[in-house]
Amino acid sequence: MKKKSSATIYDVAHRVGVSLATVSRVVNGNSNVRDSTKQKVLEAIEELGYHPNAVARGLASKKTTTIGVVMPDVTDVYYSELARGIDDVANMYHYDVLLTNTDEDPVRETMAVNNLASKQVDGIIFMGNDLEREVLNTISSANAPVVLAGSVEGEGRLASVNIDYIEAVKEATEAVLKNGHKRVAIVTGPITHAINGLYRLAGYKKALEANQIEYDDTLLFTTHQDYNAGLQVAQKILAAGATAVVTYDDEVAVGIMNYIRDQGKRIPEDFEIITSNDTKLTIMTRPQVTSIGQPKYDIGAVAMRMLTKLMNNEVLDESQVKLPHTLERRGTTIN
Amino acid sequence: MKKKSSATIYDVAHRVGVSLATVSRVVNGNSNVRDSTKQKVLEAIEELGYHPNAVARGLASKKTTTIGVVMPDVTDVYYSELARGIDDVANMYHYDVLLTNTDEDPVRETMAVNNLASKQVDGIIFMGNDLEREVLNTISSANAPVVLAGSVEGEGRLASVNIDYIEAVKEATEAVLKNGHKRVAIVTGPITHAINGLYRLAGYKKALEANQIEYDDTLLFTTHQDYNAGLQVAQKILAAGATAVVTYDDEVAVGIMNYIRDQGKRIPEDFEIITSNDTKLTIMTRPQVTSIGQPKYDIGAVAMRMLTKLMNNEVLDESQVKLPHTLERRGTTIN
DNA sequence: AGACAATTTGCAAACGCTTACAACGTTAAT
DNA sequence: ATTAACGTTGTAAGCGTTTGCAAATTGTCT
Repeated sequence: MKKKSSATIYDVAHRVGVSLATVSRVVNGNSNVRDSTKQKVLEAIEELGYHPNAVARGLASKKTTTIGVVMPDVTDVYYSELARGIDDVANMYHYDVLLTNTDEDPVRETMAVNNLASKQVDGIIFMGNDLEREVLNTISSANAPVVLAGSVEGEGRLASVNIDYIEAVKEATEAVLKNGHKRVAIVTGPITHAINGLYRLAGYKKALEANQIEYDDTLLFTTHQDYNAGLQVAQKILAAGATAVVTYDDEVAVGIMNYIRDQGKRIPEDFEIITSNDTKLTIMTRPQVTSIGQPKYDIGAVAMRMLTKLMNNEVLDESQVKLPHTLERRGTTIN
Repeated sequence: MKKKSSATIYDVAHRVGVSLATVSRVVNGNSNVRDSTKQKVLEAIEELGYHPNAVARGLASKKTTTIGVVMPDVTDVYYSELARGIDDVANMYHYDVLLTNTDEDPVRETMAVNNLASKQVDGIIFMGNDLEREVLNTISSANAPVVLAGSVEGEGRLASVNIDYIEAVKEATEAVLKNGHKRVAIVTGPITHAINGLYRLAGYKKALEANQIEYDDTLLFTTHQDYNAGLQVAQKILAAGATAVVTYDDEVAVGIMNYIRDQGKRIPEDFEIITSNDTKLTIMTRPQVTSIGQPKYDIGAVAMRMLTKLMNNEVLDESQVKLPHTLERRGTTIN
């Protein structure tokens, strides 16, 4: 069984004694083909083991049935769940997914988008906190519809799917404020980043304001997004005299929790924690971590569904979608 | 700024006053172009914002610089780390990655491979425990080189990258046997699955044998791959009188651990646990979970590197690669 | 039976690029 | 000067499809 280059549409046509056009029509489910010839073509396809060449098809039709997904890191549970939602819906509509990791590096994001454009993807889903000017330009110059998932962009020119981060963080903060804490720390990502920075802080401040507590920037902490960062920042949080914390990342939350318990404090009695991403991790620790509940899979799924409409030139009922969030009360808060 | 369909190679050629061939040559870094004309072409490309159309290129050259990755689930940390290794190396060699989730369903695996073949990918990396006959046939009929990552196939006809699972489980089992346990339970995936079933059990039996302990199948448990499954199986494990367990999945291990601690038993004093995938999770729990250490990222990276060679028609020094594993002793075992 | 409409089919031009091969212009050696 | 040899550029034939349009076939209605 040598590397026999596979049968082409021509082989099929020749075998049946019809033209390329006819074969193409049956392959594409076009109705204008007599049933009897359709059968013959189908048989020949079967016998020859013919599989349409998607590349040639793409050239001729200018559609690749492929979309591009640009994301920070597949390894990050938060994003991989979005990705799964995207992939499932994409498959449902017979699209394939070209995946790129960027580690939120604007340079790589720009390259990724350009690359996807040159691969002629029919659409792009973009994930990542921040959306730099240059990336944005590249995106809009790419000749394909784009939907942001779990990402925002100030001017609202791009379709997007998110939750109401500000409101969610506000609620989370208030949940803990209600328990009488006066010094609640907030842990965010780089403060310039829209979602993990600005929005978090805004929500936090709103909660303080609603409860007549003055904002104190010694309670604001910025970290990387991993467990060790949590371990490290925990110390500072304690030093700042906080008795509760609202954090943006689950791993960080767990790091904080473990550190604090190691200091002999009890959670939630002595210290309360609320995190934001509600990944599996939050239910696997003891105590389980209270978290804002995000419909992660759905964010991806809805974004992809919107993209299919865009690729189909349909208009969106709503282009800036905000999905509902919840508060999953678990063991790191007193309810 | 309308949807101006982008410049083609023809536009560039026309602008400079050279032929398509020449432009193509400079785009592809072909040396046989006089420096002066090369400069002019480059300028025109810049001015026109020309980006080669990868689809057309693919048709003409029969290379798409795209590989396919077939995996069970992006959401699974174990696989997503392999995927990251693959992606990084792929980028390094300028390949894009077409990603497909299969949930280990043979039907979807077969479809995925066929689909990738029709998209003319230059190569495929396949992940998944079991490799059914039909999937295997599809794979070998696909006209592209294939490398298995974290997957085995009996006859060794396909290149693959793994660790020595049997040996790893044997060592893990012995690590616990050394502490005097007489009844060590083993938790696997579906027993017919090569890696998570057969190999695990084989390693376990080898360890028993080496320690003159008779195999007792009431100590063998099969579960799904998630936290709740761990919670549930833990009860049975205790009922079977086991005092230690070797498990194949980290979430399951954590489930078992939490259940057992809730029963008032101390870990590791009263009960020891060793798991196999060494995901981040294992260090985020208290106690941290002892695990076989697997170079997950590297498995993916090496697989991808091998694939580049295959796609380049180079021969592999070694086609069945086994990467070294370790034993990460942590808090769920007495060391 | 004839005319016309409707249904099926085929033709051939794209799609945007790569790549043998041929053609050209230069240079260098004789 | 002549010619071989080389470096540079152009020509044109694909690559495997889709698709608008024309042609052919079939069916329908007088």
